[in-house]
Formats: sequence, structure tokens, C-alpha cells
Amino acid sequence: MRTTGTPGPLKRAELASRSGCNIETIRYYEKVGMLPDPPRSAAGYRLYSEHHVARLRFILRARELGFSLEDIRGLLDLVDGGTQTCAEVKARTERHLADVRTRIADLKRIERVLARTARQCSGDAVPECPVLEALAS
Amino acid sequence: MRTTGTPGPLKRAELASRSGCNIETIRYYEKVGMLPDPPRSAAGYRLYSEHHVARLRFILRARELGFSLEDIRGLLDLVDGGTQTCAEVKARTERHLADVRTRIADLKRIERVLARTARQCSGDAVPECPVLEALAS
DNA sequence: GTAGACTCTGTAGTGACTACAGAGTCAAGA
DNA sequence: TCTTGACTCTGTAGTCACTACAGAGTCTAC
Repeated sequence: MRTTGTPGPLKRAELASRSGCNIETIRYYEKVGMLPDPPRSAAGYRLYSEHHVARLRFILRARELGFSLEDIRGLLDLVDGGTQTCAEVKARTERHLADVRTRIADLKRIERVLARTARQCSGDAVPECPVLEALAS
Repeated sequence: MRTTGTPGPLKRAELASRSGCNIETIRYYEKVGMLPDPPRSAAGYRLYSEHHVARLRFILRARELGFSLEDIRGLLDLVDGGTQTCAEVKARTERHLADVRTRIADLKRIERVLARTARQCSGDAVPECPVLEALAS
């Protein structure tokens, strides 16, 4: 059993535990070209390096921030190309930020409607319900 | 060409335009049991009634409020059963409201990180980028 | 030698649609 | 009557970002 910090190639489960990523998701990211194909052992087992750990963490962090895989692919291209400019990345980030703000505004609108409607509910066991009426009207 | 307000059964495209719902989505809702199967013409064309219009609008309004189809199925069961109590609907609505609030909080956290990171960007055409560094680190 | 834990592959399922192909139907105009 | 074009029918596949599973192979500790 390899312990944390020991160097050498990692197997799928090790990469999963090092990154906190679901083991199947790793294979998925490989399949869709987000993670480079790792070298294989004689038996065909994937052998991941620190490079893969770093890239996977990059992907996961960007996912946490709500970037789509498509967005992340773009960011990775910029990184890989070595030609990325701060301006390009900034533009992408700000586009995404605008998206996030739109979603927040939408959800807040929804929240207001739901809260208002729920407040009108008596909570009694009567068959009339302002929520259903609001939806039906 | 039937004009708005004329009674009589509606075809798929008419129901779509009356409700603002995508025509394929109507068929999907039927398939998954959200909309009752309408009677058919001799040629097999669906013939929708005002009942279908009302139900479809109910579904669309609930979708706008972010209820899942599963949630809506529950609401429709309560409506159809005729046994729904305000208390049940209120509980569902409040569960959903809590969900929405969680999502808002998540997005706000994301927004803060994105905004802070984007601010650090010079926007210049230099290859170093604090956004990418934040993601990679 | 064997048990159990791992890995491999391909495939199918999730939710909520959306799109398309190929066939049939309908109504208006020539 | 015929044709044209717009509609409708069905089944199926694609979308996104995974997740789960089956059946086979491999590795390692005892």
C-alpha cells in the first residue's frame, strides 16, 4: 500500500482519492479529452503522474466554480497553448460571472414567488390551496 | 385557420402556441405521464381540450419556479386526488424553497470567488494569469 | 493456490428535453 | 382532380455531466 507522498505512478483509485474525484468520472474525463491518456502498465492499467493530479484538480476546481466542461476545455487550451493572455481568460471569466449573476437573479425571483405563496398557505388540512391555485390560474 | 378563442379540439401546434410550450416537449410530457393521453382523430391526430391547456400551463408555471418534473407530478397527484391538503402542498413548497435558497447561496459563493479573481486580472496580453493560477494552485 | 480487491472494457441509465428521419394526412389553390 | 406545402405521426438518437453495472482480467497477501 502506497502512502501519501510516496512518488511513482498512481492507479485509478489512487488518483481518485488524491483528487477527491469519483473514479468513474476520471475515466469519463479521459474519454471526452479533458485528461490526457495516461501511459499503461504491461497489464493495461492506467499509470497517472503528478501532471494528471494537477490537471484533474484544475478541472474539479473550475467545475466547483460552475464552469461547464466546454468552458474548462477552453481554459485548458489556453494553458496548454502557452499562448494564453490574461485578457482572454479575463473575458471568459467575466462572461461566466455574468451567467452566474443571471442565474442568481432568476433564482431570487423564484424565491420571492415561492416565499410569498407559501406564506399565504394556512397549513391547515383544507382542500383549498393558494399554491395550487397560483399555479393553475 | 382557427383564431384565438374559437372552441373545439386543438392540434399539437395549436396547444404549443396557446401554452408557449415547445411542440416536442408536449409529446415528451405525454410520454412521461405528466399530460393525459388526448383522444385522437380518425387519422390518429391528437385532439387536445381546454383541460390539457390548463394542465400544461400548470406544469410550465411550476417549471418556471424550478420544480422538477418529479415535484410537479406530486403536486398534480394532490390536485387529481382531490384529497390534497394545504399542509402537504405547503410542506412541498417549503422544501423546494429551501433548495432554491441553497442554490442561491452556492451561486453567491461562486460569484464572490469569480469576481475577486477577475479583479486581479490585469487584462493585459501577458501570459501570466491569476485566474488560471488560482485554478491550478 | 486461493480469496478478495482492484482494474479493464463497453454499455446503459439519469433528467428534461430537443432534433431528426421517414411516413402519413389535410386543406387550399390551379 | 392533382399538386403543393404544411402539418402530424412514430421511433430513435443526441444533449450535458456524469454514474452504475456486467463480465472479464490482474494483482497481492496469506
